[in-house]
Parts: sequence; C-alpha cells; structure tokens
Amino acid sequence: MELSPTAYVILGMISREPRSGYEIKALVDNTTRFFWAASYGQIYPQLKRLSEAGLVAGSDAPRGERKRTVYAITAEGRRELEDWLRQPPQTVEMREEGLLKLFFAGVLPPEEAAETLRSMHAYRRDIAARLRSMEPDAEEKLAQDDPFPLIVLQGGIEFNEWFADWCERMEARLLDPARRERSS
Amino acid sequence: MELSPTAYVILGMISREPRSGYEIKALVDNTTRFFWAASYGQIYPQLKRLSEAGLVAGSDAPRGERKRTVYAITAEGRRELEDWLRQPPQTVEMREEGLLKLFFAGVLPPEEAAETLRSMHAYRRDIAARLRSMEPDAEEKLAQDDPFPLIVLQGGIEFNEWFADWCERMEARLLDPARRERSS
DNA sequence: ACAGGCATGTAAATAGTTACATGATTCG
DNA sequence: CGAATCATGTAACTATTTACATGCCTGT
Repeated sequence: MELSPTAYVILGMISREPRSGYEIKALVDNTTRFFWAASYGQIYPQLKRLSEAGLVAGSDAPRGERKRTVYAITAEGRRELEDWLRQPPQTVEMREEGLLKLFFAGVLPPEEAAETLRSMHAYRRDIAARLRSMEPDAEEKLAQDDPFPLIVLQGGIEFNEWFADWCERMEARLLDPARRERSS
Repeated sequence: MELSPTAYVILGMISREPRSGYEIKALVDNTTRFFWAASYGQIYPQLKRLSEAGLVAGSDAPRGERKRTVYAITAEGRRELEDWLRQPPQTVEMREEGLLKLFFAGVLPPEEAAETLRSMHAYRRDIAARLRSMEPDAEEKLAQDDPFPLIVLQGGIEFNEWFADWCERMEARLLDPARRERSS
C-alpha cells in the first residue's frame, strides 16, 4: 500500500483517540505544522480515501444538533502506521527564503544584507517564544506516557534558538570585517 | 511584478555572470538545494518567461558544435532582484519525515523508536560531512569578494552538526529513562 | 444580534516532480 | 567504443494552497 505522508499524519493523529477532520487540522496546526503541514484540502479527501481503504472507520458523533464525523484507526490502519514508523525516514525538504536571500545578499551593500539577518533573527526568536509557550501542553502529554511530543517540541525550541543565535553572530561578523575568520 | 521564488533563484544565479539553464541547475544542486531546490521542469519554462518579461536576455553561446544558450540578467532584472532582496523573507517551509515519525513514535516500543533517531543522526552526520567537503569551493568565492555563500554553507554545517548531536542526546535520554529531566 | 469558533467539504489554480526524448561531446 | 556529462526541453502526473460555500452553536 502506497500512502502519502499526509495519510500517515492522519493515522498518527487518530492513533490514540478518534477525531474529526476539523480536530485533526487543529492538532496539526498546533503541533506538526512546523515540520509537516496539512490543509483541509488534503485532510478531508484523504479521510475519504483512507476510509475506503479500510484503514480508518468513520462514525457519527454529533455535538448537539451539529453533525460531526469522527474517524478511528482500524487494526489494519495501525499495522500500516507501525510499518511506516519502522522504515527509515526519507523526505527532507526545506524552503527557507531567508537563507536564499542571504545566499545572494552580496548583490546589496552590507548594511542592507544585514537587514535580512535581522528579519530572520526576529522570526526565529518569535517562533522559539511561541513554542516555549506550548511546553506545558506537551508536558501533560508526557504524563499520559507519551514522551515524544515533548521531545520534538523541545527540539524545535532548541533549533529556533540556535538559528536566532546564529543570525546574531553572522550579523556581527558581517558588520565587523575584522571578525571574518571562523570562530570554531 | 509577481515572480515565483524560483524566478529569483535564477536571477540570483546569473547576477554575476551569464549562465545556461543546465549550469543554473548544476549550481542550484551544489548550493541552494538544501534550502531551495529547483528542477529542469521549473528552470527552463521560467527562463522563457523571464526572457519574455525582459528580466533576462538569452544569447547563443555554443561550445564547439553543441548549441547552447546563456542568459544574462538585464538592468530591469537586477532591479527586480534587488527589490526582492530588500523585502523581509516570507516563505519558511519544512518537511522532515524524521521529526514526523518521532512525533508519533510512542506507538512503537522505545527500542524501535530509537531507531528513527539513529537514522536521522546518520543522515545529518553525512550531510554535514558533505557540506564540509564543499567548504574550499566557497572559500574561493569569498576571495572573489562575496562572503555570503561561505556564510550560508557554514550555517548549514553548523545546523546539521547541531541536529546530529541533538539526535544522539535524545537517543540517550530515550534509552535511559532516569535522564528524562531536561538538561538545560 | 453578532462575532467567533465548530464543522465539512469542493473547485480552481499553482507548483513541483518524474520520466522521457533527443542528440552532441569528451574522456578513458 | 561506451559511459558520463553537456544541453534543452516537454508531458503527465501528483501535490498543495487558496478561496469559497454552507450552516450550526456558544458566549457576550
């Protein structure tokens, strides 16, 4: 069975409890978005396909009068998820417009090039702060015996802090040509 | 003028000297690929569009009998490139299947979850080594008075080394539950 | 009454990859 | 001679985003 990575996001998100498409989207936006995003345009059609393939099972779960369908993972779906988790990860893609601009920044005078680094720094600092504010949430998950969301979140914090720090160091190096040699 | 980021990759790559589509692709594969990739299917059609828009100018530059077109940036193209460089970077996308698997790794027993970290570690270590081997090349560029390719490359090395190290630390933490508290 | 969140979906457009086709040249 | 590299391109497919459409429920 060849499933798209987005399909595995869905399977993973319902592996502990059944959820609606809307809830899956909200969860993704609060957790995996930073390294794997998904839109409604992917989630709802995928749920339909996974349901047809027997990897998830939908059931009506209205909230009051508002109708609602939650999807649960099936035994076959769980097998599929576990098989995927056991394969070494393949896809690694990154699109960082900041690094791209920095790469070409020699076209501009140094002061304007440094501005790119300042934007990148501010962005990474903000993301780090936002992730930090999400830590208590993930610590709850740990209490529920799943340490991984917290590990990944702390990795994200550390990464964004490293990146922000790197931007600062490179800005300093850029504005002070004497410091151009490598510090390592 | 609304250009795709790939268009700016092309403009940037020919900002110092004219190049053929083939050469642009090769350059991208050796440099920006790690944070911004481009395929022939994007490059050749883009070159045509940029040429029609007057941002680049193609001219015949055969090598022997083999015909070949190199594209040079025009004054208008350079203006466009510089304007773009002055805007704060927007696009940041990341797809890291490893982090995704790690996020859901609670589904598997710890020893199998650690295997994902080992794969990620090996991958990042190899990338770091490959980038290191590219350093002499970028140091040449610095001699040509453009420090940015080297800065970006060294950032890539540092990032991959940080990531590899993080994977090692998380594997240790995972296999030794006593160490579960945060070290910071 | 209205804003905001809950809830499900689709259509259209854009972006991007992969595979293929073609052919010349260079190096061992 | 054969393999690798230079060189240009397109077609088909897949993925993904964005915008739109619809309507209910809750709190102020």
